[in-house]
Amino acid sequence: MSAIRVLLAEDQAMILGALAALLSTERDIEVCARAHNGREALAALATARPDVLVTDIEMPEMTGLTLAAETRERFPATRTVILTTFARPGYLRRALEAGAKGYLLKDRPAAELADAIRRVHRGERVIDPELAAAAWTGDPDPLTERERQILWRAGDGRPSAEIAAELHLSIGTVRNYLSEAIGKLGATNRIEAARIARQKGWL
Amino acid sequence: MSAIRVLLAEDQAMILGALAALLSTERDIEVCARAHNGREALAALATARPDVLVTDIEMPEMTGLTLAAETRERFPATRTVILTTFARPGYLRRALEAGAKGYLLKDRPAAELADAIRRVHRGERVIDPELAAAAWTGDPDPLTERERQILWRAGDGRPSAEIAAELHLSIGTVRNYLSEAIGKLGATNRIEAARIARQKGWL
DNA sequence: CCGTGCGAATGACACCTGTCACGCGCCCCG
DNA sequence: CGGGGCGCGTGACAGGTGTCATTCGCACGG
Repeated sequence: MSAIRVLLAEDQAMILGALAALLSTERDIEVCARAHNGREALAALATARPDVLVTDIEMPEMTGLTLAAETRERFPATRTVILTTFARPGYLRRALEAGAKGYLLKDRPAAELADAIRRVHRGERVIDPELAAAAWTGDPDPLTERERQILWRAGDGRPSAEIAAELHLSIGTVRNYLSEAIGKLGATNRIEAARIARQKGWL
Repeated sequence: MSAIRVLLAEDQAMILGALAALLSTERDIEVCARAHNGREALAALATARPDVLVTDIEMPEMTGLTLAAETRERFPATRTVILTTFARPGYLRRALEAGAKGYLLKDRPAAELADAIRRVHRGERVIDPELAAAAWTGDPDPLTERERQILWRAGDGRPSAEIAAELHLSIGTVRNYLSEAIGKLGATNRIEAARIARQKGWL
């Protein structure tokens, strides 16, 4: 049986090299090409024709999500695994819509990478379980539009009075909305609330 | 000649594993321990007594900068190399003040890591050249260590009382430091101050 | 047409924040 | 030795924040 041929796309050169070193310790996996951005990856796909593409999301030139879509379109024999820092349900959804077969987080143990590559190569889907749960049961955005507007502004330190002026509301009203949002998000103050909302992708 | 013993500290498990794999391809380098955060790293320093500590900056529990300072203090035989995504002059200067001997960016080629480790182990300093130039011209960090500790915590929404408890200070003192920091940074409240400081690389 | 619900506002209260003036002890430099 | 920083603390005050109960107007559906 021949090795699984992998194309690695990652913009941080040192991480790219390190991931290649990691995969080269696996007998059944061969890193046949590397790319520092989406455009390079697309070129490498054409010449190297890998079995699996492993790509970061946030890259210059072309994001991993766009790259995944292009890959499905033009090189359907290559299966895509997204490897990223970001546990955002929104990214996951867009990755799946773009035809990615795997979505793996960089804070998972190193061994999971090779494992995911093998499983995706076999035709399975590999989604980070916690993230999948979060996306599925995904408490969909509890915030109203007003709350979002206000929390957004409060999140970078603007006082209620300023927000009220900008939105043509009274100060008290702004504080009421903030209080609502803080409650909904289980926070104890506006800053924490903004952090939570941002992290969940609701801001 | 025996191998250079290296402790790797990095919070993203997969990157940690990958870097370890990268270094293990070098004959003269041995990864003798790994840590997922600053606190773990400190413990590992005590037991493994590595020649070189390679650490990320942004980690939970304890940042790489604090870790570098602790290392110089308590394990002076271990030399520190900072390995980070962030090309911020403020980080570089603070790293050097904390006694780090190397400052390397994750978007440099993978080969430079082993090279930097060898050179630092030999007693040389290894600083990313572009960043060194930038650090010379930028305005200097106005924050004291206390202000930084406190502003950092205040920046993600923790109330003064909580910060005071954590740092064994009185609430009033915490507020005094915050007031100082807000003034120095030209902000109007703690959140804005934290934003400014982060953006300048002072947090 | 009468509820119900929703967005917006008010007022009151306790608590948190930002600022300032000032006090204390300590270490270090002249 | 004595003064000056510096880190830390206190107390006080004005203003901001978080919470709640209550109100008003308006749209909507029965």
